[in-house]
Amino acid sequence: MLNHKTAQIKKIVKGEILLKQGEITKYGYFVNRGCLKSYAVDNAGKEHIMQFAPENWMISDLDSFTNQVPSLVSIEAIEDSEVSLISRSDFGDFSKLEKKTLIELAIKSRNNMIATNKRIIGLLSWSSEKRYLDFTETYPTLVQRLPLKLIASYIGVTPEYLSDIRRKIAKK
Amino acid sequence: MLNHKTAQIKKIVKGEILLKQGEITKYGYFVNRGCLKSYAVDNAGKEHIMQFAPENWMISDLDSFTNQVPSLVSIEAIEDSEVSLISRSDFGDFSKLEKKTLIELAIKSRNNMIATNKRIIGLLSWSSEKRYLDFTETYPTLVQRLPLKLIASYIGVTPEYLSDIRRKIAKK
DNA sequence: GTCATTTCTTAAGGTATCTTATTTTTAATT
DNA sequence: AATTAAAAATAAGATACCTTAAGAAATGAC
Repeated sequence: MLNHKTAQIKKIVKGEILLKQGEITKYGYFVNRGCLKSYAVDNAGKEHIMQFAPENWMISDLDSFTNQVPSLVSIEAIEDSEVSLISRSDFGDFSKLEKKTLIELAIKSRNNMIATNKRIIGLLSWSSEKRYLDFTETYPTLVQRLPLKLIASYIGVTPEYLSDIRRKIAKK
Repeated sequence: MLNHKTAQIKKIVKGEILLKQGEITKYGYFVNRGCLKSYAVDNAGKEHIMQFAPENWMISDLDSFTNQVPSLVSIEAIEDSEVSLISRSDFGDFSKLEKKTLIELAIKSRNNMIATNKRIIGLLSWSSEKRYLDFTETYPTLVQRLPLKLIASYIGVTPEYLSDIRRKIAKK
C-alpha cells in the first residue's frame, strides 16, 4: 500500500520508545520485523494496551498523526524490531494518492474498523474470560509470543486476574 | 458522499427494528431525521450500545454488510426517523466508486477511527465517571436528547450506577 | 552454570460496580 | 386532566475484579 521500498527504515531494540503519550507525532510506523505496542498510562500509572503491531501491521496515534494534536498513547518496541517510517508528506493528504492506493486503503480501513468494533462489543458485553478466549482465537500466534501481562492489559484485566482466569479454564 | 438523493428512503417509528442480531444485513442506513442505535444483547439479556446515529450519521453492522456474516448487533429507531438505504450494489465494491468519493470516504473513515480508538482507550483506562463526563463533552446534544439508561449502556455501566455517578458529580 | 531479573502463580482482603427491589418523578396515552 | 407506562433515584446486599504481598518458575546476563 505504502511505498515501503523507498521509505526510511529504522531499527529499534526491545524497550525503545518511538512516541511518548502527550507528544505530537510526525510518523506512522509499518512493522517489517519484530513487534510494537501502543498504550495509554492512566492516572494511577497503570498501562493499558491499545494495539499490538507484529510484522506487516501499521501502528500510530492516528489523531496525533493526522491533526497534530498530543498523542493519547505511547508506542514502544516489545521485541527488537525494524520499522518503515510513514510521514505526513507521503500520506497525510489523501488527494495526492492514486485511486488504486485509495481503494487498498479503504479495504484495510474497513477491516480494521470491523476488528475494532468487535473489540468494543467485547469490552462492553463479554466477560473477561470470554474476551481472553476470543483473543486466543483471533491472535493465536500472539498468545505464544507475548507475555501474559501484556495480553491482560489488552483485554482489560490485571495480570493476576488473568492468571486466575487461565487456572479456571484449565480446571474444566 | 453517497448518493442520498436517489437512494431509497424509509420512514420508521420509534422502537422499530431494522436489523436483528444474528441476521445478515443487506443495507447500511444514513439517518436523514431522528435517531437510531445499534446494540448487542449479552447472555444475561442485557443490552449494550455500540453506536448512536442521529441526523447525518451512518449506521450498520459493517462486518455483516461487507462479508455477509451474521450481525453482532441489532439496529433500532429510538425516535421516529427517516433513513436512506445504502445497498451493497451501490457501495459494496470500492473500485466502482469515483476517486472523489473514495477521498471523502477515507476522511470519514479516519475520523470515525479516531473517535473509536478514543472510546477503546476510555473503556480500558478511564473511570466510569470520566467516561460519562467525556460523553457529555463529546455529544452535548445527545445528553439532552437521550434517556439516561441509553447513555449508561453506551459508556458501559448500569443505569442505577450512572444515576449514582450523576449524584456524586452534582454534590461537588 | 550461576546469579539476577522478570514473569507467573497463588491467596487474602478491599473496592467499584452490579443486582434486586422499592419509591419518586417524568412522559405518554386516552 | 386522569390514567398508565416508562424513566430515574435511592438503598442494601452480592460479586467480579483489583490491590497488595509473597513465593515459584522461567528467562536472560555475565
